[in-house]
Amino acid sequence: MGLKTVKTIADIARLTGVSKSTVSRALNDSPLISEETKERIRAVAKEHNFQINVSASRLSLQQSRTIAFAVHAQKNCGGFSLNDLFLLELLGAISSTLSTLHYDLLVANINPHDPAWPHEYLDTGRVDGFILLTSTRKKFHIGTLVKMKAPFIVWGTPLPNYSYCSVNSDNFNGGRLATEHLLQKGRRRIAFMGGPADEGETEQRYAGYVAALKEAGQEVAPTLVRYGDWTSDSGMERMQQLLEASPDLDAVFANSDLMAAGAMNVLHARGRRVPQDVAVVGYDDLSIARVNSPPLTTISQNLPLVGKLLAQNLIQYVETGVVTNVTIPAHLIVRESA
Amino acid sequence: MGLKTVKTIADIARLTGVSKSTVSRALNDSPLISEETKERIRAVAKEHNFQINVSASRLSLQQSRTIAFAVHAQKNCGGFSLNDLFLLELLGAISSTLSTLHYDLLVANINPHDPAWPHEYLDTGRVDGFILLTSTRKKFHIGTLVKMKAPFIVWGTPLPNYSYCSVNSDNFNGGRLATEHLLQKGRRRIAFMGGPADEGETEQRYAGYVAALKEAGQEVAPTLVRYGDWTSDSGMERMQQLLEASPDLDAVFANSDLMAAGAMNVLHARGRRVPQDVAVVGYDDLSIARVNSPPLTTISQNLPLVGKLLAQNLIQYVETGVVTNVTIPAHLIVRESA
DNA sequence: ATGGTTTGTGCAACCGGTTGCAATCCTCGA
DNA sequence: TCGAGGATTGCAACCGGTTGCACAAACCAT
Repeated sequence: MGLKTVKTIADIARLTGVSKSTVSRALNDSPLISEETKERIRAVAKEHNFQINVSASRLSLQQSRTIAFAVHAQKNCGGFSLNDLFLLELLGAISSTLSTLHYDLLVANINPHDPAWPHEYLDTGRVDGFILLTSTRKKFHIGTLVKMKAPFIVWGTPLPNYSYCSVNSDNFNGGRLATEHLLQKGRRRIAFMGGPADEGETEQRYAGYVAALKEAGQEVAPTLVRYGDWTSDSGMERMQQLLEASPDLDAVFANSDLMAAGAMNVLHARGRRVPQDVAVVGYDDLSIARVNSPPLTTISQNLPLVGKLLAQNLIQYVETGVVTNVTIPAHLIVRESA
Repeated sequence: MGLKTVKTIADIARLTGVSKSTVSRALNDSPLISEETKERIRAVAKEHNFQINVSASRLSLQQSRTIAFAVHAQKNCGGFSLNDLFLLELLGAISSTLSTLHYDLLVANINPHDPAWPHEYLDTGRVDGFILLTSTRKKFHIGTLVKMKAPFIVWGTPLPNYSYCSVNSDNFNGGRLATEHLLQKGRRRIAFMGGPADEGETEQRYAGYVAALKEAGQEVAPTLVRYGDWTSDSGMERMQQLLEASPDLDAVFANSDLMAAGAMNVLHARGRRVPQDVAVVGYDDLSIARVNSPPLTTISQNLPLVGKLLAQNLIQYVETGVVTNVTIPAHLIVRESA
């Protein structure tokens, strides 16, 4: 006990009276080695609680068994991207899935304006692939990654004309579910508070919103539609604009929980009760949704599943080259805000 | 352009007409090499945008230049620890500080009940040290880490009788600032909603609460004190208990923003207005604090600074063995809830 | 001209696993 | 009794940097 003198497979080999190769094979459960020799070697290894040196192993194997989660710092002192909570919840699922698959998770702090960032991770052998959700300059990054044949997977609607792995949620249905729920609650002046207008997610949710309205025989009113950038600040601004443009609105479908929270803040400040006067539906089902006042009705994207798929499918691609594009269902979570 | 054929320092050596050693030294800016040779080698390296193989380098150097951020999955499907948001905000700062120092950040998903987890990261040469904020079984982990002489730093009040690096916030002052603010607002029935009663943070904040009340000539009422576990759920439960025990309370000092959010929820549900009827002060200044309704008055711990110090001081310890214990100031952020 | 420094570079071993190929031992059938 | 073929294991090269030490060239003073 104490300082270990047994550190390498050569030590184990000496103790067991076999060669390095045999130890290496035994620990990797190679069929070449007899069961009884394996047992003996494993026993000695356990006894000295031997841990393999991953640097050496990675060098030999020419792979890192490490995945990078790409994030980019924001202007405001070392923070994360605007996704914040969203990102964290995903990170948890990704992390545990990867560890199940014996991969490590690296947090890669990238500079979104430097197209060469993947080199620093890939060419150095640090990681075997990337997971990204970066909404900032998404197309740009995807383009460069495809060009340099880097293995990666992205959260979000896949871009046309590119082939790469992705995990996407059923945004059209999400938009429809939210809108249908509001209609069913008797709302007739339902505002759409979208994410950035040019992002696929926003477009699809808007399409779902429109479809639900049409089905209910309603018109789409331009004064009830505004686009923001997912943040609570933009939620506040858009809510003010919506109230000015349409003082009679009785519901809001916000494209993110953060925007919904901002919107509710403004509504409270203006003396509108939620949900009595204005019903609010969010999107994402972040952990804060339950904590809002009132608790937020929202569209759940099953983040644990998303994280798991991101990890699994990326690794599948790294190891076999299979490109997957999956779409996961959206669910309505009814709480008190609508 | 395209497939790189220049991958190793041996390739660079060949192209430059020197030996591997010279290339290695040149790229590491060794004083042994003449300035002009360095220039030539660097030029060739840039031209072929050569990237060093970190596995090989780490194997040779016997160090990983990687730090593990220890987190543990929760019962609920792949989630993170209860700190959630808190953790994320810290992570951003840690990540960018580490990358400045040329260290990588690994997310280590640990099993809080397995005392051997550090071996898997340390003895394998995966990482050079750990950062932990784990409140779950903190003493246990710290004990085992100290015992195995693992390099680590922890967020929180250092345990007595152990020597290790830590970054702590001025909880006493935080507790006092919060309480003084409420007193100054004319509140006289101020409840204390603490974290777990046996944690240093909670004790110190409580001491600050008591000190402020004493200075104001007030008594400490046991019916106004309850302890939870930092989560919003516990915030809701404790709030209910407090309202039952002391229906006349006019303020709550919650030890976390999450608890404060839960408390506000209950207050709204019971028809108490915040801040008119009951003022609420939180703790942490998470990004959600601004988004709450009403925006939460809280104690800020300057998380970016905390993250930076955690990273810097751990590396300093790893490289030089210097043990630091720093305390950072607490600030009151006044918003609308109190 | 000669011996002692610097200064700059190369050789080769080493970090700790992995793996193609050769070598050894057994078993079994003819 | 002898060789073919299968089961095990060892040898040695290799992955790609790093570094102690030897060595050669240039510089200096005597």
